[in-house]
Amino acid sequence: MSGLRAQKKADKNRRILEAATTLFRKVGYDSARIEDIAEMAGVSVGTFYNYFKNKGDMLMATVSMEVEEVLAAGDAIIAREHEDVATALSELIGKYYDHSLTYLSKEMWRTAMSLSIAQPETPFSQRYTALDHRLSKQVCDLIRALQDRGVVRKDVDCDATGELVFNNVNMMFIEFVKDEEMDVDGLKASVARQNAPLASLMSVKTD
Amino acid sequence: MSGLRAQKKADKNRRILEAATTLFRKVGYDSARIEDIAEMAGVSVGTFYNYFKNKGDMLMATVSMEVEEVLAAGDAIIAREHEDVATALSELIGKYYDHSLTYLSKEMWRTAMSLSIAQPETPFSQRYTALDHRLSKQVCDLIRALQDRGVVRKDVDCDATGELVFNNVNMMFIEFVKDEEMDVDGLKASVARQNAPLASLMSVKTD
DNA sequence: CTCAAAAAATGAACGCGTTCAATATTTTTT
DNA sequence: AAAAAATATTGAACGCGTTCATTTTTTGAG
Repeated sequence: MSGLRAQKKADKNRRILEAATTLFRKVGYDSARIEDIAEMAGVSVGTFYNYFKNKGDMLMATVSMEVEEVLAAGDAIIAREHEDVATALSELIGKYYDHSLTYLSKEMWRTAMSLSIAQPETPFSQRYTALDHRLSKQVCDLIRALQDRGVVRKDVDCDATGELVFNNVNMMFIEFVKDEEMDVDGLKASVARQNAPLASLMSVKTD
Repeated sequence: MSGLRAQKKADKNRRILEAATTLFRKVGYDSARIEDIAEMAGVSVGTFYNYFKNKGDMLMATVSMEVEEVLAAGDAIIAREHEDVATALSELIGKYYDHSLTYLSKEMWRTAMSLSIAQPETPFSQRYTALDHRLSKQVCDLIRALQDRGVVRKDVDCDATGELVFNNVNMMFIEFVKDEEMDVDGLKASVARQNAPLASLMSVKTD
């Protein structure tokens, strides 16, 4: 039977991932030692490294799930009609932020971001960066949709503006995860304030 | 003589810092081992840790010098008159970017940013964040100066806009240091493009 | 100058992520 | 079913940042 090996493999993969996410949530990323993860999964340390390139790779699975879900939710928001630019942006960005702590703690986000900056050549970083770009593109898409519907002025460069807005969203999210005190509502309020002038200026005036 | 101890201390501090920056530049931050730095400075590993809290602390001295200099240069730019918003922003931001690789390599920037995100409670991160905020404030100051001179519309929230612009500048800088291929000119061009719509919209029209 | 207290220097030892040569298991071949 | 080949598992060992008990140096009082 040639399926035995494959089945064991899939089973171990699942067990390791389960053990890792459990431990990450329980004791935090840094304090979760590979040795502990391996033991909880019932394998040796060496085997862990046969299944995952390194400790950081374990995070990517979670980050990826998180972002994929929020991208889907974002598409649904773009499809709807919107009163004005500020509201539309707040809705999309609010969805990003509201969803952000579903699977990942602030500490896990910090680790993921930190890794993606420190080692840009790794698959981890490249996957992370790719997800970021898809989010950025989604903000551009929203602005273009608003323009098509006559909410945003025709002379506005949607991609340039979308990137500007998204990079601010992203940078503010970094500040958010760096500060354990800050809550999502405070974050959303700050970003809304930062977006307000641009949102107002880029709107088609209706008076 | 009570100056002997103080003098030796200052001397060692300088020697360690010198050795560290030399090695960081020669072999990169990660490959520069504490043992090597200590040896080059003529002290033991333990002594290194009497002078610096950890390896990351060594970077902060350099980052700090870098940002202090660029802040001073930025003030000089704000003091000057400017044709239009886009040019003024490009000049200030261009100065930031041009100066950025004077003391630090991309790898050193990555490490510094990575550390500041990963361990926000540390003095390192807090100093880094404080420098970031001063830069952000400087962009706000520029926009306010332009507004006072009648270049920017009176109804624009300078702080909100300045933060938006700076966070984009910062995020783009992260992309820049993550990508060894990207050069400063490409970075400046991208940011100029992103700023263009906002710069145009917030300008007092002169037709 | 002597000596006890304070300050500084030291390097062996520790923790943890990661690697790798040796061993064990599964699959394929004969 | 035995042998050979392919694949997977293992845990001891390594590298490097960091710590800390011990030793050395400096200081100033007597």
